Amino acid sequence: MPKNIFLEIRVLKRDFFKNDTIWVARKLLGKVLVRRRANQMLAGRIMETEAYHGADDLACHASRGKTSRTKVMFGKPGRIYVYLIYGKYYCLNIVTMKTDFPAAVLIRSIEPIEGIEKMIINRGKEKNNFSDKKKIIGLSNGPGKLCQALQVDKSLNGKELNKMNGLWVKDDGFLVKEANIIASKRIGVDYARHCRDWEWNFSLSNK
DNA sequence: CTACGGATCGTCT
DNA sequence: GACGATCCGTAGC
Repeated sequence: MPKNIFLEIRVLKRDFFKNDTIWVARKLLGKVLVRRRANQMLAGRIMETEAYHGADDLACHASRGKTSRTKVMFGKPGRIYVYLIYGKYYCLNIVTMKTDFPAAVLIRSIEPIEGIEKMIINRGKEKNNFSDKKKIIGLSNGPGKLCQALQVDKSLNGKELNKMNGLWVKDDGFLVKEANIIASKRIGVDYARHCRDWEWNFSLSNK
C-alpha cells in the first residue's frame, strides 16, 4: 500500500461534488474512502464507481420522481445516499450536481487499506484465511460488501460526507492515469431501456 | 472460470 | 403484490 506520509492529504468537500456526475465518478477513482468507528479507522481505495444522473436516466432511482427514498438525491451535493437492496444489503452513494437535480455516484468497489482485521469481522469472514491478497480484495469489491466492511447503513442516509459524521473521502496523492480508467455499462440495470447501454461504470485497471 | 437459484424486506404500483 | 444499482453457495466445465 502507498505511503501517505509525504503526500498532501486533502479531504474532498462539497465543491467537488457540485460537478457533473460523470466527472465526479471518474475523479473518485483512486481516492480513499474513510470510515471512523469508536476505536478503529477503516479505509479503502475506490476502484469502481457508477454515475446515476438525472430524471431522464431510467436507471436512476429518481427517474420515477421524488419519493421518501429518493429525496436525498434531490438534495445538496456531498450528502450521503444509502438505500437497502434485495432486503439484505446497503449501497453507498454520494449526491452530485445541485439541489433539485437528482444525481449520485454509487461506490461499487474499494480495496482495503486500513482496518482489514476489523473488516474481516464486519463481513463475517473470521473463519477464513485472509493471508491471500485475493481474499482481502474480496472483502469490499462490491457495493453491498463495502457497506458491510465499513459498517455503512441507513443511519448515514442524508448526512454530510465529512469527518464529523464519520465518513469522508480523501485525496492522498495517488496518481490515476486516464488510460487506466475503464468505462463500461452499468451493472444490473437491464430494465433501463436505452439507458442500460450508457457506459457510466468506471473502474481502475490493476496495472 | 461461468451459470443459476435462494435469501429477504423496503419501496412503489 | 412484485421486484430490486447484491451476495453467496453450489454445480458443471
